[in-house]
Amino acid sequence: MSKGVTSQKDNYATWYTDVIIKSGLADYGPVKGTMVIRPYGYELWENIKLALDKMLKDSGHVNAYFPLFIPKSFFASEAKHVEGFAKECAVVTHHRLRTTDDGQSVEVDPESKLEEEVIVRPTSETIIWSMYKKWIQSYRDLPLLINQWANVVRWEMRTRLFLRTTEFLWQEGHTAHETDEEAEKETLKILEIYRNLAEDYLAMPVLTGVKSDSEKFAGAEKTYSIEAMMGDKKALQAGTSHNLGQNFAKAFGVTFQSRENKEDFVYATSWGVSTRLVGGVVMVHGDDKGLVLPPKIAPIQVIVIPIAKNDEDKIIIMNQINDIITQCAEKGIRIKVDDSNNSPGFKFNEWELKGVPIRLEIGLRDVSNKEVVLARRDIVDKQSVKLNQAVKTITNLLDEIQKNILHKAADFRDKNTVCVESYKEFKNVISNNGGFVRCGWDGTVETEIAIKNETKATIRCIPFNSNPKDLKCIFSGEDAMYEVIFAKAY
RNA sequence: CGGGGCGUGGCGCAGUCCGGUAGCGCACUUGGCUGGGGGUCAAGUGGUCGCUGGUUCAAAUCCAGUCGCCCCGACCA
Repeated sequence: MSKGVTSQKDNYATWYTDVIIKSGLADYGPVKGTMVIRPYGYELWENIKLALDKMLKDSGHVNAYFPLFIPKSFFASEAKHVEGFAKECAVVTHHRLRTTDDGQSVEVDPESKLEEEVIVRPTSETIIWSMYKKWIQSYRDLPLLINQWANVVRWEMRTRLFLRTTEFLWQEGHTAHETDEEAEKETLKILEIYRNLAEDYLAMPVLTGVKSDSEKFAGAEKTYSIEAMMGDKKALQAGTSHNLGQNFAKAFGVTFQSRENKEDFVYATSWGVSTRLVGGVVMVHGDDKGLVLPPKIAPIQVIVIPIAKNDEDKIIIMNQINDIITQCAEKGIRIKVDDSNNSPGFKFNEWELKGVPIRLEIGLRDVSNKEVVLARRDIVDKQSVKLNQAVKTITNLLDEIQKNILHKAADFRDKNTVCVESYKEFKNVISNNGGFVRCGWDGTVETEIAIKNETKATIRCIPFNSNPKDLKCIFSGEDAMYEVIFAKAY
């Protein structure tokens, strides 16, 4: 266990916070619920962002930026959508401060009260659709495929680093289409991109499926999500893709002239993933030593630790290793030397805490053997390799680690996913082992709520590969309408 | 908003019950010896004890108020 990090077994929530703070991913901001994403955490986010941005652009989407502030009046436009966010909106009411009479502090200048209050976006559907109304007239203007990288604010009661902060970073895509089919296709295409991002880059296996009505996005016809299992067996909704139907078009009066020369409301989608993904990476792969970062997104993939008794040794060692560092850098491997004055043992622990996939140790012993030592973070393993094999081995190892942690996470999830046939069994699994429970559901909200109230478990999704045939509802005993995944969730 | 905990050098804490010189560990600075799993010795730097008011000769400590944070719940990505 790493010094100062609570073990997962003792308290998972505290472990999570400890790891994030001590590894330097993030820190608490001065305003309750806010978070400073520190350089190490931000680079991790940037790497995720870079991968996703490319996939979105490759599939025909373009980036744009819409304002942070939304007129309050926009929120009256779409009742259902507003209902979902009204309780957690930050509202700007004034635009000026003044010095207090005693000259000691500042206060809001009542003279500066705004005519119309302004909402800090909790999501951008309303402002984007107000603009789409201006931009869309004909089917020739469609599809409109815009993505935005932005910050949003949701004034949550309880927050947790990365998983739920008052302000967070995300991307939100907002698309407009001619037909329902096209919108549905887009919604699913994005879900598939999210699945790729999670599995291929974050090494985070996910279930894909559709949300139950009560869990779907405010104002959506259908919400699809990717759901991952964390190290404590709870579920994390890691990304959502919504088919909004014509709801927003109707709310904002966005019509277009169709190919048949008829006026119709456009069909919409919206979708997003956020810095929450970073929290997911921490919880899916992390252990008591700290982070375990997937090589593809790790800010540092190889950390070099020279073990030298004095400055002369250090020079000899660096001469030996410089070539490898250059070759790695040329191949795009993110490699860094820790030549600080800390002891080797300290560095080992430090970089394990930070989750660097490969550690390269080199001392005089290795220099004379023309070797380096490679240690991997995902398993306990150290090997000596010849200098001329080092770059190749590192390349292979990075690949292997990426695969291994994905498999490990998938195994863990599968081991903790069970099918149950009685409610007694259901409750037993949820309260004792935890994890995902696969079972029949009669499709009623009443059942969903009753189960949630009694067990805290919610329907994570109706998986694409599910089949309700011959299943009974776990709660009511009626014929099942869906086969679903239940779990306690973040 | 309910329950719990906590505010004392950068971080973690002791001291508060029973008022009397503000302390410990880590970190930090300088130098020496070290270096293959969180090294070591020496010398240093750093604090209006969350804030406001009260009691007192005297308040980190007692009293009243207030602000803030963390954890657990309800709500949520």
